[in-house]
Amino acid sequence: MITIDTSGFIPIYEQIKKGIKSEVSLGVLKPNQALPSIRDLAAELVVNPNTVARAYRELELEGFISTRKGKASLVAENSSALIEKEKTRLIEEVIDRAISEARKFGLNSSEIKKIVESRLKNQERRSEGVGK
Amino acid sequence: MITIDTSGFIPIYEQIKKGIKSEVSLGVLKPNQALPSIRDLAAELVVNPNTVARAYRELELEGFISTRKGKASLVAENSSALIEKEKTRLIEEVIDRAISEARKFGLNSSEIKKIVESRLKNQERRSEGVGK
Amino acid sequence: MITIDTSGFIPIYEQIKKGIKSEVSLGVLKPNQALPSIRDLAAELVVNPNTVARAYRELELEGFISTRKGKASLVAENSSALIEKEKTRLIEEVIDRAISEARKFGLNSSEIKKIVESRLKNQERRSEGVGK
Amino acid sequence: MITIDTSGFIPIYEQIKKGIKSEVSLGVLKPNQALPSIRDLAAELVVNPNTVARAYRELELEGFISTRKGKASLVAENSSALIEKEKTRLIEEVIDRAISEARKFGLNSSEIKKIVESRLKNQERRSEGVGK
DNA sequence: GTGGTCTAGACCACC
DNA sequence: GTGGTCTAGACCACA
Repeated sequence: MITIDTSGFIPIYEQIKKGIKSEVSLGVLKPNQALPSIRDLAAELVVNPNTVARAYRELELEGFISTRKGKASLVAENSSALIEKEKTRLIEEVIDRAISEARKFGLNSSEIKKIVESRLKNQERRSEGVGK
Repeated sequence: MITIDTSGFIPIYEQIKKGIKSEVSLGVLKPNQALPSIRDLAAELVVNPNTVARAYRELELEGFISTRKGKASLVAENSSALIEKEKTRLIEEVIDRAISEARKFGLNSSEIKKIVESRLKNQERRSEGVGK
Repeated sequence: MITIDTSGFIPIYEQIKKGIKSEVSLGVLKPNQALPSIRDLAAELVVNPNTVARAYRELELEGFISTRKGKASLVAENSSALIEKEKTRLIEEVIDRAISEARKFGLNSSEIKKIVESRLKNQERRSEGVGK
Repeated sequence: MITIDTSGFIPIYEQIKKGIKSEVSLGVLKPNQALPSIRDLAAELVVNPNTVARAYRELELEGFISTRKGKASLVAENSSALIEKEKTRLIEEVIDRAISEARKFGLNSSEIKKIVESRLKNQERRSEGVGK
């Protein structure tokens, strides 16, 4: 489910954190449900277990999951609520960043809208084609 | 002109590179025009000269500027053409990233479009308010 | 393997780059093989790690090696092909420079050929003598 | 007569020094003959006068030319002898460097000889074509 | 342990 | 004054 981009500057553990949050937000992971073990997820993402461990650790610090030694980590009871609050912020943040980036290159609002629409269509077409 | 975000994950030298490219793209910097000296720009951005030097060095390797010892760095003759090519790539990249981020949280195309439009308006209103 | 000439005008990082390229070209380093770590190579060459880091960074930008944080740098999959292209260019460049240098001092083609041959023999004799 | 390569790492003043030496060696400049003024040569080479001044200064230190304030610099009486000694050394040095460069990339003596011959022919053809 | 970024500060080559 | 190279050493991200 989670996809890792190793080429960029965004740390892998941040990408994992965001991935878990998005899965909770989507209902793929539900409160009190067990998360994949650190080893399993690390194997799946082809990533060092320490990296997954760090993502889990920080998610726990932020209250999204709870971990106990020797037992699987659980999605926190109130994680949905927490994430719902974060969700808007996260999305607006990334969209704001994209917009300001485009503006830096001199695009105005309507031009930005056009590109967004064309990229949205572009991606839809691609994902239909792949059929996944 | 260039603003540095020291909080994030994007290296300062990358932000400087992007800043210069956007200024060339906007026509603030024109081909054969002198760039600010490394020391000056470093002072302006409150950053170490080496960091600016790295940005300039990489911009030269990529062909956007030309530097000679003892002389100011110049925007390359063909930089506009080079950057025009990059511009589209850079903008689409950042917009694609924002879109995929939003999709991860379960938003569909029309929802994304709505948020984009609302953020665009939001920013317009703010910049009008500031009047700058 | 790599020898650094600190006396000349050629930057150390350039000498390191050329050294790595020649080792790939010779097959001492093979695609997907790990390069010596920055710190190790720096210690071996008695050079600052930053200098080696710069060489590695530029080699990566040029596509000869690939690096990931926390992992050793690897010789790129397609490095052999890339370097084969560079090899001819590099050698012709240095030979052209030597020839034009000799011509500046009034030597004609056959005189240059003679000197080249005598230097070639000279070196062979020396390397035989050393027996290494 | 002297050609300057601004792209490489070899300092311009070194190229000028070598150029003067080669002209003395070729007899273009003769002992006791006046050298071009710093300003004139600088203008001709499109180079900063300070750079030419440095070349002249070092040539004087090495005994190849003599300068007196307010008067043109002169080729030293014994410059030919001095340069004849240097000439062999300079040429062998640059040829040795080219050879060792080629060897680094795995070429053997006969391969190097072939490249040298082909480059020699290549240059002859080009200079005939240009007719200069 | 690895590589990546940044700072501070030195020295050089050139204008 | 300019940019270029190098060192020394800190801190971070990742394995």
